[in-house]
Amino acid sequence: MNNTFEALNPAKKQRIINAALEEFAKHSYDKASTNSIVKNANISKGLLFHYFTNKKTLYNYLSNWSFEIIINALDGKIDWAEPDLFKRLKQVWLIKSEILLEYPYLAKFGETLLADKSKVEAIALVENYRPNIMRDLYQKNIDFTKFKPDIPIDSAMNIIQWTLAGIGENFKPQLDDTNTVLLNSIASQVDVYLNLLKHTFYKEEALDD
Amino acid sequence: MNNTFEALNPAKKQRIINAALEEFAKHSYDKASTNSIVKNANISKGLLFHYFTNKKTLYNYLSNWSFEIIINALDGKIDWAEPDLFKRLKQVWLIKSEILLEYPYLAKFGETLLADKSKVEAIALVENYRPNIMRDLYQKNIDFTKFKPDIPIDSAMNIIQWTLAGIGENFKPQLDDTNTVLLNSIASQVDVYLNLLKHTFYKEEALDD
Amino acid sequence: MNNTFEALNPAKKQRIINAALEEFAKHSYDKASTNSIVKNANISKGLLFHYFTNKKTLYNYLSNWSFEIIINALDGKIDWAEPDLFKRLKQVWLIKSEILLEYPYLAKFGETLLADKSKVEAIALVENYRPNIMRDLYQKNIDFTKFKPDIPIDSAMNIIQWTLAGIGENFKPQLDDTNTVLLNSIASQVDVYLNLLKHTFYKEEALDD
Amino acid sequence: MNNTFEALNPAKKQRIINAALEEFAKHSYDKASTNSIVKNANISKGLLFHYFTNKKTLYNYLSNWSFEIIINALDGKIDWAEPDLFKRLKQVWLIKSEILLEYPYLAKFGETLLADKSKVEAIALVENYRPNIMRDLYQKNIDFTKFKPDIPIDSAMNIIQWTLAGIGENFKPQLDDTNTVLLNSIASQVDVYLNLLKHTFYKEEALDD
DNA sequence: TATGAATGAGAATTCATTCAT
DNA sequence: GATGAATGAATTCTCATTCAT
Repeated sequence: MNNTFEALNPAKKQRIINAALEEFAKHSYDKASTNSIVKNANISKGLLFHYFTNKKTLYNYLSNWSFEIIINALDGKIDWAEPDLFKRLKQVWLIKSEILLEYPYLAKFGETLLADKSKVEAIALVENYRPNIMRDLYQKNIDFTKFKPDIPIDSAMNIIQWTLAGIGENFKPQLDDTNTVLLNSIASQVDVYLNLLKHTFYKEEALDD
Repeated sequence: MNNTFEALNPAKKQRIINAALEEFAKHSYDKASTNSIVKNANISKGLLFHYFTNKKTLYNYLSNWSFEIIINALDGKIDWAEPDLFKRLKQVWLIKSEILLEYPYLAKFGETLLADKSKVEAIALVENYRPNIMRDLYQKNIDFTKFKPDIPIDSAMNIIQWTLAGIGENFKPQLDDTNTVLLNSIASQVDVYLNLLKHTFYKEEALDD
Repeated sequence: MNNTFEALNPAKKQRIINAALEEFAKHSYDKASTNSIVKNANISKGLLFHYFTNKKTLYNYLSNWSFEIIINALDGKIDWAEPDLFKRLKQVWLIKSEILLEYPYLAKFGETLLADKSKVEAIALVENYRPNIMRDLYQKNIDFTKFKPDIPIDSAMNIIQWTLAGIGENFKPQLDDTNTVLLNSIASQVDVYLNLLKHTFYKEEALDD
Repeated sequence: MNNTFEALNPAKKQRIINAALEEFAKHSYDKASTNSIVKNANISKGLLFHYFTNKKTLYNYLSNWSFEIIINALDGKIDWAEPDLFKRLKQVWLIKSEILLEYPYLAKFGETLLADKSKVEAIALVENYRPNIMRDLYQKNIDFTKFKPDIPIDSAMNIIQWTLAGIGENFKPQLDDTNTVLLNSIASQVDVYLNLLKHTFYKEEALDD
């Protein structure tokens, strides 16, 4: 890949990224058309391949770019001093929602990263990021003494994560019309479930609401 | 789609289904080749399109067929008299495991149903099945009085489902070597989580172990 | 390669071979366009690749086909009883000329076999043919006792071959308008040189003209 | 073509020539990449096309340059006083060998001049040079009275040339490892054939060895 | 029923050449 | 003189689908 792409006029760079993100979000990797991308980005065919050697390189670039966006947003906005797991989780969820509103295709694109079989490399790349950021997000400065002593923390954490993922999965079909109304209704669901889980996993005296 | 396919000589019918199932399991919808299917099924190109108007129709047919297989297996083997939710859940899980061992490509095919974007129709179709069978599986004759009175049953049920789904997701990368050893280790995980959830959701006196 | 090509309607088969032969004769392998071939053969793009998996396979097929044509012509028309080397050589030359008149692009195509760098495999294939037929052409039943005893036969044979090749090379620029007039003038040149070589290499008493 | 190229800083000029020569030697004209040339010459894309209007012009320039190199070497080193044709021929061969050792890509490039079809112009250009230098090389001050009176000099000369060309052709496959060992074995072959031809073409009394 | 030859739009990628700076 | 981003026509090859037999 030609790294002069980074030095490109930001508007044009953004146009190319958006066009590619949208195409990969709307179609599977194999069906995504570089022709459509250049048409929507309003650049020539040759230029796309001048910057990105081939389709996979472009795809991998987008993967990295997406994770940078997400990680930077989280890193900058998380209140790392907050020791309550459920408050932390809510924060993470809110930040993700904001990103989703700004880059609607990012969410869909992110899903393809995990869904499509021809992208083992990209996924591997993703896996390298996840542990670092994820571990911090749900562990750094978290006060785990709030949990009932007989609850295995690891299992409980998994259940919480799977539950949040499940809520997202439930709303996926409506994701096309990403808007604040939808996000609000998801948010209330998130509150309901986090609250339920908190009550089942936390000690009596750790419940402050 | 030409419904004469159903009237076909069963051996040939099975040959076609197996060939198609394997191809769609091994490749994404777009990459799956009708050429490979006809070659493996040992039929002519024209015949495939005589039975199934086009690729999508064939794919949808396989979706239906897969669900029939699963539903029939569940219907026939479930002990509908068992009132304990967690025992019922374990039963369901065990039956699914058996099917998985019998039709290895079925599981992989099922995943593509949800993973691939060009199959919105197929997914919609799946969604139509789920409520009926799912509601029965986890509700018919189940004794919900075992739950603590302050636990909202619906939310708890979702958490349980998402947790089981999460365990499956965790083991997906190893799914290639589907075998009894792997299934046993998944089974013990399932036991751990079901037990944890039972203890958090059930009343004290409903815990019999 | 799909061997149904051989079973094809001969007129169509010939149309495809001629179109491909002409394209490869007129341009180097890399520049030869499969697009042009299908246009001239009046077939669809897909069909060419239905018969020949890819460009190289088509090229290799043409190589084989060309050698079959030449070898069959030689095999059928050579008078293997003729013991005089120079008469045999003249025979070979005449037969080649006939083929050249029938398939003008064959000669040019043959040259590309040796000229183009990207065709190592094709050349290797050619090399496998040459020894057998060539050895026979210039050795089978030939009376080498006619040579002066102090002349090393191997070297003399090489000189003769290189001389015939040289004559051909000299006339190559005019090869475009392959016609009997040109062939006649080449023929007289061939006579001149073969005669000269005969007089220098043969014993006095073996010269019968 | 922009003749300011000649006025260029010699080191840079040489860098460009070497890069182009190597590229054209390693790949057929069509496959030779102007990108590779500018990269190896360490100049910009635009500059190459500033000096040489297009790829063909560059190629033609290299053709001329190559012949200048060869002709200058011959002109400067030939002993024009030597009247024996075969000694002269051996001299020419030795000089060419020296050049070959100095510019390994020159030999390969020279071959492409004759091999590739898209270069008719270049070849024509070559043909214009050959008569002048060739006639001198093999005729200037040569004592043709040494030939047997019944031998047609022109034909004999052609046979000698074609024989030398044939020897070269024979060794071409090994040309990659151009080294003195290989050159020595070619040299002995050249001696064998020149000696044989001398004995067949020269009068008895002209043989001095 | 059954065949498989035939289609042709569309895919990703290449590369000599141009031109504003 | 010198740059290298930008072009776009041309390349080989794929594959679901059709249709005459």
